[in-house]
Amino acid sequence: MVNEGILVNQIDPTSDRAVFRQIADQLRQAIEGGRLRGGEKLPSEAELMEHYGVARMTVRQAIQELRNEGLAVAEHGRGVFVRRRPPVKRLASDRFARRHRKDGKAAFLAESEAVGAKSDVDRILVSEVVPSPEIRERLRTGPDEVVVSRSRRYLRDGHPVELATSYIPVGIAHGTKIMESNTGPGGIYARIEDQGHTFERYVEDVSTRLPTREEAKLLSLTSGTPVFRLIRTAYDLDGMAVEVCDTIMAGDAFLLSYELPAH
Amino acid sequence: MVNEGILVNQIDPTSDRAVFRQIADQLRQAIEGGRLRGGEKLPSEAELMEHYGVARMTVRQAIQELRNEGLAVAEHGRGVFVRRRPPVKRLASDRFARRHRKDGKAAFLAESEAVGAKSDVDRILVSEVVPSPEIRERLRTGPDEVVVSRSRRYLRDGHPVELATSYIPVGIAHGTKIMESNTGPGGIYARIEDQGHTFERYVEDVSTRLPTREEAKLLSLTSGTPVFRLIRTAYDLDGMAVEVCDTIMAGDAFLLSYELPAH
DNA sequence: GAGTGGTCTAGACCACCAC
DNA sequence: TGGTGGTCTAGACCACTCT
Repeated sequence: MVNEGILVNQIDPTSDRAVFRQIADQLRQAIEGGRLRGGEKLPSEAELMEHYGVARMTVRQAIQELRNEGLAVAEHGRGVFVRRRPPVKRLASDRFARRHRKDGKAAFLAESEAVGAKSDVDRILVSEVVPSPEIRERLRTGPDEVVVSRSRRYLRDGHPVELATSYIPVGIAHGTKIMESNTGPGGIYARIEDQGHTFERYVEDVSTRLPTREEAKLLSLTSGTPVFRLIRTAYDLDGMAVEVCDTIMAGDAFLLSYELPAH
Repeated sequence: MVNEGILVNQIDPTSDRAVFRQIADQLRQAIEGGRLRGGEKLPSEAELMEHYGVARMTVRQAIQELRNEGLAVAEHGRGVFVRRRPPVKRLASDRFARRHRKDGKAAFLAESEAVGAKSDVDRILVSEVVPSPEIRERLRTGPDEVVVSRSRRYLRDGHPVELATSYIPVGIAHGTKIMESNTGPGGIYARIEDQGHTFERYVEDVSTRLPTREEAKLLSLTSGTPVFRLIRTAYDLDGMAVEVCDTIMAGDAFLLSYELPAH
């Protein structure tokens, strides 16, 4: 037997509001009011049918609504639970500052360690591709020009949180460790600087959307978690775009922080 | 009769993949492959039942999946349509630069005009409140300290795209037009500068999530559209936080662009 | 009025989980 | 083994849109 005390009211069948929405409303109030906390189990479908005197499909619609809103997560054979909010990680706008490369760490690893999280990289894939128009316009490459593509997945404490693909002109990447899985101390940014390109500025374009099915799978996202798409373009002192990085980040795992001068 | 030619394959009932997912897969492929374009009508439920030989609830589940993914939008009595992607607006990181205030325009209005969109503000509400901890830690106010709150909704070409609430210490706002609906030329930022506070820098904290029901309603968001939450803190030359602005932006209507020096 | 999606019922069988 | 959610059927009545 479970906590049905959270359901105080009955349904008003004469209301304009659909029965399944009224049930969803009550459950939502229980969650938002703190009577049901993250990780706690909602009443089972059978209990809700009994309590409200409705058919199973009706209570399932109510639960589906909460799942769509990202408030609840179903686990087959166990029950439906109030979603836990994972701790978000704050990414400061100086995360690519050169000093963070001094001790030989790539940006993601350095940031993660700063907050005491263990980080890993997997699914590293290096190839040569003709990039999409979105990337091409930023790299300023020709319509059929091939560039080096490095994709990888980042994990924090064992959980995947970010997919990233870097695009680097072949003239910079060829003959360097950028073409290898292990790029050496400081990551690809250090290798680009080795080639005589000093970074001057970065431009980050941030958008948000729901993940594709593939992204959801690779990031283990539960339904209702949006992603950030962040496209970063790195420019050197000559104003040349030396790298474009296309990133998909789990929306519930990051907070992006930017500092802007008022000039 | 409608375009059923998009549905080439039949269902494999022996597959591990649920029938409704297989139907969703085919519709999704038609959309992503461009055979069904934005605004076009999907086959009706009756047609899908007939075509696949399944019950109505099964085709409804398939359509529900596409709606959850944000690919399709249902219109009662008309049909289900491939979602149109609204044009996104790029917000440059210099959007609060002082020169944009010189001609008397507030930031949002100036940006919108730059891309030829007509903009409006409504639902302006000025009050005094004790802010939430999130706001308080940024404004550095005491636990019971009251601040001035200004909330409003921004519209672009008649469509709501952004909800914003500014919090300003009473010492700055009292006795100024910040307390009135119409804050005068240049908006509240110009009024804060009138009070002798020169802006030095801003910090923007960006997160993403699905909207609450209230936000979805005020922004006319269809299911499957996430929002940006952007909390901007404005600091003056003395390092004092003079305003915190808590913003909810329709995720399909904005692209945030930030420029970071490599220092 | 014909066609559309929205809501709801009352069943069925299955797969997964914990005990 | 019993309880859970996942899938599916075959109906019903309703509200909305278009003509």
